[in-house]
Amino acid sequence: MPYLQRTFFERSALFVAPDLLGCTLVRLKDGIRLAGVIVETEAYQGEEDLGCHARAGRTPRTEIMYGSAGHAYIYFTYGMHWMLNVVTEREGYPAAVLIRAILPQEGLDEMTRLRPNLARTAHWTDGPGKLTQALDLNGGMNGLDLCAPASPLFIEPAGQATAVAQMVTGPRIGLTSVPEPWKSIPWRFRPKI
DNA sequence: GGCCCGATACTCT
DNA sequence: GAGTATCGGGCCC
Repeated sequence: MPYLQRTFFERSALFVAPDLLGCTLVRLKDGIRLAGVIVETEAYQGEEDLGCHARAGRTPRTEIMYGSAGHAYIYFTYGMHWMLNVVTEREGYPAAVLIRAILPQEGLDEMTRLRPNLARTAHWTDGPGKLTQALDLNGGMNGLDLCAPASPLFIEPAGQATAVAQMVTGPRIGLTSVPEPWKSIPWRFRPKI
């Protein structure tokens, strides 16, 4: 099965984020497939979105978000965690979707090695900082093109799209000092259990 | 199961 | 220099 092409990502983050639910995030590491189904995303878009890093305008860090869709925006936060986002929208407009959680499917042995302190599979990748650890992603992969042939990181389409009725939305996590309406705007997406 | 708290370093002011 | 799109351990139910 092919992977998601650039046109998929060249849309509003508000469409891409829910559409990514059920898709499979794949990381090729030394020929091994580390993969999981995406089960939580958040949309960040525009300089007017005060929860988005681009609120400060173009800086060396946010430059990637202004670039072409389908590229990885991987940044460092809290002194120890890497976060994986996928750039969306047209070039010049800063927007991205944060991938917050996946369900591990393939490469479980390798993930065991990358997450040595956790015994239970479900908790290996149920947070944005956790899944980058489990997939061995870090700043070295910032700017990677997920739509390029033979990319070590890409996303496979969902067998079946998640219907709106089977989806839960809510405020984005961790925006403690962000003013309203951005703090509470329901741009976080999960499948209903 | 949940709450509290410290770790830790990068980005922009 | 302040703030941060978090995690995991310790503790208490």
